[in-house]
Amino acid sequence: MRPIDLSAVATDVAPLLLGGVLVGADGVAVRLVEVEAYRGAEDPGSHAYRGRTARNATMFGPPGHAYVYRHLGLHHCVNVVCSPAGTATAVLLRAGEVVAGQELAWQRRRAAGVCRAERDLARGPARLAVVLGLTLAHDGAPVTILQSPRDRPVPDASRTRASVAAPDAGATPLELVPADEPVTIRTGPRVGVSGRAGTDAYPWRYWIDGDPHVSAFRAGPGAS
DNA sequence: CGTAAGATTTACT
DNA sequence: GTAAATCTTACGA
Repeated sequence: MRPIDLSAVATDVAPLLLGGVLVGADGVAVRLVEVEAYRGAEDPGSHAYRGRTARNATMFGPPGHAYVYRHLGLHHCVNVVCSPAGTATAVLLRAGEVVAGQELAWQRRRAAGVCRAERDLARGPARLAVVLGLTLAHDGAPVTILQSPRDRPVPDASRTRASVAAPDAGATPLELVPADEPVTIRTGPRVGVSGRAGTDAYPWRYWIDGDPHVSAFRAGPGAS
């Protein structure tokens, strides 16, 4: 299997990430089931559409890093930066299934609010960020693509006992293990994106067909 | 300089 | 179903 090239455009990278496993530094790992692509200057729905700001600077940097931003002052969302430096495309990680470090994932989700079902642990971009313990401190952290599923790290129980707060995470790197078997992919308009950028004209949401961990669709304002 | 609108989630009516 | 929480950016006065 050819390794994933993050210097490609986000719309090319996004489907390749589905079924892959994102591994955090403290033992929590999430199998990605839903992502969205954002294409910077070409995309009215992108944070980078109107150029570089303090918040989105990471997206303009080199590929293979995490762009983490805060939404509504409360929640964090995580992207994988794509395209060469200077071109700001990225893939938003919208939902996944926790496949390792469940105990720590549950602790973090309970600390952030109520969560009853296993299915909802990482169902939604802000929830996914919570279980992985990602905050603004991780903006710019490297994301490494492992070459083969054989390199998949064995879940290390001792590391799942890390503190819930993990304030000193800094630029702890993330690892992404590509899918080891094909998945059936569906596409459609992005969730919660307003105006034309949230319509079929921009079908840049990608998810694994039928997977229960995919989040619910919600049309953006004026995206009819 | 003030205001409005978000790549959301949770709690309450 | 609707509101609230609360920060960054864009835009109009």
